[in-house]
Amino acid sequence: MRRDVTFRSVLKAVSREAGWEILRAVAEGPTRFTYLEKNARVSPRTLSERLKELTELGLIERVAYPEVPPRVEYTLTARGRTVIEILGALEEVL
Amino acid sequence: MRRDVTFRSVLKAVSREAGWEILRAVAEGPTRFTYLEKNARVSPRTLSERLKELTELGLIERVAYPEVPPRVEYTLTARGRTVIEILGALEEVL
DNA sequence: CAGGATCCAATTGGATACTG
DNA sequence: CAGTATCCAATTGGATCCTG
Repeated sequence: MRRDVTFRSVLKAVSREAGWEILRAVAEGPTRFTYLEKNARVSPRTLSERLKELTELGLIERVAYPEVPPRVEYTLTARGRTVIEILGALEEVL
Repeated sequence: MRRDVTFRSVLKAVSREAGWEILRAVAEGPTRFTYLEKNARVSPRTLSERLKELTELGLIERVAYPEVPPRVEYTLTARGRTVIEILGALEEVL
């Protein structure tokens, strides 16, 4: 279920709880759920929701490895990189 | 009562209901309450809140003229112009 | 004209416990 | 490990009516 990738929806997602932190963490390299849970100080409920949102918006990508125990990594997409760069520029000047 | 002007709070304000529309309308030139109420399709309650928020964030400025009937105009600040330009660039590429 | 006050419905997110 | 389910409190915004 792909959601409409509008300017507004991207802004909303990023400005929500832990949205920006998660995006930036993933931009550093493949990132896992548990790492984010600790590092972004966010409840699993919200983290899960945010990851799904950012994925549906095409800013990050979910890759699951068929291992035991399960391993899932999130990586930045090209679109995500664009968003990071532009919003990062805004963050700089504010 | 000045609120902390952080990257996050600016993103939030702009991504909220009618936030971006209001900012862009004001960027066109001095803008009045009633004009925005009709043009941004927003309830007076939300419009009032958003204007206060954008003002406290230093993105727009409120100028009241001591006339009867009262006239109030909102104009863009330099900071507001910066935000418009950067976010506008993001809107372009999405 | 430019809002403020009130009431209400929907959305959002924390805490916690549980599962494939 | 990577989430999901549930319950609950706070936030947000529409509709409507009122006022300096």
